[in-house]
Amino acid sequence: MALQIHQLAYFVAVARTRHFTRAAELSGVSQPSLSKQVRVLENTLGARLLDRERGAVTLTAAGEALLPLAQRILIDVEAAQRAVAEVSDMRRGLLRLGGTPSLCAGLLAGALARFHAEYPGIDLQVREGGSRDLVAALHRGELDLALMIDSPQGDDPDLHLTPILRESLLVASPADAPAPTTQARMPVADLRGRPLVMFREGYDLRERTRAACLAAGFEPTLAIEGGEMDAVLQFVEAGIGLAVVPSMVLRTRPTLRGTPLEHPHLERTVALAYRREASLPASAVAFQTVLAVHLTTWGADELGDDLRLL
Amino acid sequence: MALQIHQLAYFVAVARTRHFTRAAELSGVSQPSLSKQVRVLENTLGARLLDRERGAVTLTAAGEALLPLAQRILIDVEAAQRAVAEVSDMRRGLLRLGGTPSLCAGLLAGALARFHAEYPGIDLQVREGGSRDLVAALHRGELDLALMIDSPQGDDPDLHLTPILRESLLVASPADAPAPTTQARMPVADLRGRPLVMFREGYDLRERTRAACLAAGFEPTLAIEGGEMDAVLQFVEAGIGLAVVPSMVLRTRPTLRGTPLEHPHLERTVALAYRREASLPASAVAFQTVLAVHLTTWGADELGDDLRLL
DNA sequence: CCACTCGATAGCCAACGGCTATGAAAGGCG
DNA sequence: CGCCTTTCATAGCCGTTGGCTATCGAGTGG
Repeated sequence: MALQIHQLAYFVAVARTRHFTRAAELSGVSQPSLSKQVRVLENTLGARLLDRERGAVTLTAAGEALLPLAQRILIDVEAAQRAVAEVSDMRRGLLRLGGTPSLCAGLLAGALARFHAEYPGIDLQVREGGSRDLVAALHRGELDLALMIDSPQGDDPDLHLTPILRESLLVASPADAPAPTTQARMPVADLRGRPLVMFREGYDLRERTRAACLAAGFEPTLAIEGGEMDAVLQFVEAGIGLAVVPSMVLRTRPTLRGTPLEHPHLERTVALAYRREASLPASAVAFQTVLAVHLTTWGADELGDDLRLL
Repeated sequence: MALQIHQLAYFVAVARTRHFTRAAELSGVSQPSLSKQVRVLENTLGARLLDRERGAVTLTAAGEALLPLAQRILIDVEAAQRAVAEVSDMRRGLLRLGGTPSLCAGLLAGALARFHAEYPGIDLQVREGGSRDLVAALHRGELDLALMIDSPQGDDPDLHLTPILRESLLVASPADAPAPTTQARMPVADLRGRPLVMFREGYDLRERTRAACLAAGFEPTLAIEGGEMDAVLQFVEAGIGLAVVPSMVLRTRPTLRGTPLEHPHLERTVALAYRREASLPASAVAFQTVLAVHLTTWGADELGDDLRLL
């Protein structure tokens, strides 16, 4: 027969109380049950563990050898139950999120702050990267959840994408300079010949902007290229050129003006992605809820045509 | 329901193989049994541990949390069984022996050497002390076994004494000097006025010698007192005086002569003692056997009237 | 000497772990 | 396109076992 945890527990109870009857009530079973199980344990191990002298229960050498290990096992069993419980109800855990640079700065920051406030025991890991990087990381199981741009052609069967919001791409220009066009919306064709501040390789925005210009029949004119989001906006503010950026990054920048494009109107859809096969950790599920709440309050003050929740 | 060791084992097997069927044959049970037990474990812990995707079994966050603890528990369970087995068959263990100084030097040394050769894994602790000390130590459970002098009046009901051998007390004198008496045996009365080298307080021999002299009607004359066995024998060898010593200590001392006493003939009985209530460790039982063997070979060359096995 | 304490024993029952047989769903392949 | 294979889940059965109550037996103390 195999050794059982409750047998170890009974043995430890007897070792502590030096008393079968008290050990039994301590363990919440009847004295004969406990006695029998201790006997079974002794038979299993092939050694007497206790000396049952009338009124003087003592450990044998074998019992002395077993006691510390038995105690450690019982402690570990309890620790195992506690560990699983903590992970389940999110007193502990790990949430690994990915996001494109623009989304990390704009959306994730606030959502993560909320999440951390609500679930302080969950470790947070954020990975910033292009959508292609994020997809690969999701596949390798390195991320639980990723905020990315939902490109129409990218329908990966292994990934589940939930559209979160749709936003316009705007032309950014300094707020203290004249608008780049006299109309409310700027035709893409009017970008011809205008110096543009362009993102580095890897940004979806770079490809979107270039593709739009090419579709309008011209190659964009670049003032500077290779910057990250923050640098690009600084350059625009300095008057070096215009930039095509998602509306959300202009939310907190009063020094920049955003002018919607038209012919065609450029948009992007932000989506939450996760691997279909792996079950989402509870923390990832909770994050989606937190994110949804965050979105409603976040977008509330500027929910024009340029940013629509889905 | 309570968590069970075999459930942890099944879970670990699945975690390692990422495969229920293979985990089942690895564990030596049928696949349905293993599946059921893993489910039961999940219910017990209140959390899913595994994602069962067709051909891709993976751990959930809770499973990841449980795995290292489960492995540790299984390792400890095995260690516990091994530890008890090792103690039982004396690959490991502890033997705490006590002995009077004369017995430690004369008898124990050889017996312990034999014992250690036969059971190298057993740790040995020796405590040297007077019989009263040894009895107290046995009572407190600090000793498993003690070699002591069996005094006729000391019949402690808690202790079991097995007489081992009986030996005469001899008068020791330098071998290169004339014998202390012209006869083969020396009457106790003849010790009157002869300078004696006397043991320190605590030796039974001190009391025995003094009592014998008083019984013969005189107070012994002390040349030196307070010595341990070895010092006493050195003093005798230097011609400072005579000493009454057990025959066994003269076995390995060709420079000393031993003369039996008479009127009365003084003897002492060496006994092996252990606490009656506590079961003897296997090592203590084995030691008795080793000691018995040792005695037959040890006393073989000098088994005269002065040393008789019992 | 009787009452009490305390562990062992006996006998019973419900629960449970294991088994075989079978189902169900997802690929793989002719 | 449908069949076969793989793989885990389900169903139903059975022997074992852990737990219970009742009782014994031995040692203790008033």
